[in-house]
Amino acid sequence: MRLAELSERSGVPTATIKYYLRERLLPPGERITATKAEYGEEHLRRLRLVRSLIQVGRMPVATAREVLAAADDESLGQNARMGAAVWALPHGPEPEEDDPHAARAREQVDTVLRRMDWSHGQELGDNAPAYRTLVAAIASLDRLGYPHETEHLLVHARLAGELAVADLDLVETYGTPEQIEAVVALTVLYEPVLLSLRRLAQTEESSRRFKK
Amino acid sequence: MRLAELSERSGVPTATIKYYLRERLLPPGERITATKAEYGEEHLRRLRLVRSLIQVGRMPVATAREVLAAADDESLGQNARMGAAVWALPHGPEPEEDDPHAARAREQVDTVLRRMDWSHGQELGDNAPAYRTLVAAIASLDRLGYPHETEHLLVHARLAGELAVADLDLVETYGTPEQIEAVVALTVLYEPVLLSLRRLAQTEESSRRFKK
DNA sequence: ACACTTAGATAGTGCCACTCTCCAACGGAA
DNA sequence: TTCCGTTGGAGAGTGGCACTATCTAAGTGT
Repeated sequence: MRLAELSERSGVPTATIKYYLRERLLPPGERITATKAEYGEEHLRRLRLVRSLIQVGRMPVATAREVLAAADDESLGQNARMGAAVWALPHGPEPEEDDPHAARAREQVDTVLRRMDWSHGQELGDNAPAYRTLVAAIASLDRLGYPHETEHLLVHARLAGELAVADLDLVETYGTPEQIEAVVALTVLYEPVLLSLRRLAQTEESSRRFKK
Repeated sequence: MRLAELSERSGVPTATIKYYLRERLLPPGERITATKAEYGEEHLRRLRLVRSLIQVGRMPVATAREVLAAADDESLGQNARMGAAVWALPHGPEPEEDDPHAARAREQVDTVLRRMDWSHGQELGDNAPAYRTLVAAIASLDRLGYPHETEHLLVHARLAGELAVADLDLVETYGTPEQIEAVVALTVLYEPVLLSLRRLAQTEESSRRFKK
């Protein structure tokens, strides 16, 4: 299939596809002649994934490139690829150094990881992007004066753990070659799902408590 | 306190505070003379909230203005204000009309809402931003060919419900005047917390399943 | 008296995700 | 063969957004 058809089947403008090719979010098509290139079904798949990551997952283009590069890196094993891909996923602002709020937050996060027995997070320590983002977010709550007892965080952590189990169960239904892509897609695309459900649930719960 | 002190105590550059004032994210200070304005503790509070919403919650400035305007609107009751504020919260892309994937997603979401007995979401129907974002995200998963059984969605919905209960419990520990602001702050700032915990949990679970 | 600050308005900056324009190279129709 | 529309590729341009720098008139401290 040629660029025009790829565009039509995906709904992405040709100019944008060219941009993604230039940014190496898509592998180049097979060059037939100087002015003709052939794209396959896997290009269409990849293009749809890219679009989803960027538009639904609100991921920056540069980040999507890194994530996909990690997922594609054939020099790495299955696990290393997954880890690298999730590691490259977009994350929030970094916690500030020498900030008492950040210090308190860090302590609290460490307590939660210990209580949850998430040794992996402990080992990786404050290098993991998710850990740093978590600390920054909690530091921010602390700065605003909102309490966030460790107990309350543990509720969230426990629920996050259940989510992870459900997600990994789903991933395991795929064959190994697609698992890496599936982890990336499901991790990112279930984020808006989860957040939307939470907002709907909050609206529901709130109207139950206050309206009636 | 003057603008310079507000800047120093919050860590936000004066130029940026001026920008927020212009954009009506902060109420103007009390004008003393033509070149002097006095800001109070509540300006500092509000400024910190604005910064958190924008930087930690990644909320666009225009959206933050709408959310805060709704939370401040004294012509509305407690509940209407909360609803309006949450309604204005940033949301993802809209589902496309006349798209079979979106249609399937819509059906599935309705089933979930019915099974969860979330009548409120049912009544509001497809007008609620969270509902529309949810449909768009699931449509996207469908387009990519990832299965998302209603059962799997229900797992997420149930967990979202538990989260909402925990969150509202926390909100109720505040006095009514601060509750609206608390709902906004906690809804938005717990999103990165939840997503970070989920990623950490996934890493943990994944290393448990695959590494060992 | 006069250098220094301040509040406020206006214009400019940098980044990012596209999008437009151009060009040389085909490729089917006359 | 000659024409003319189409294609892939590359570089420059666009629009939106969140600031940020400059400027001006009006105080303030010594």
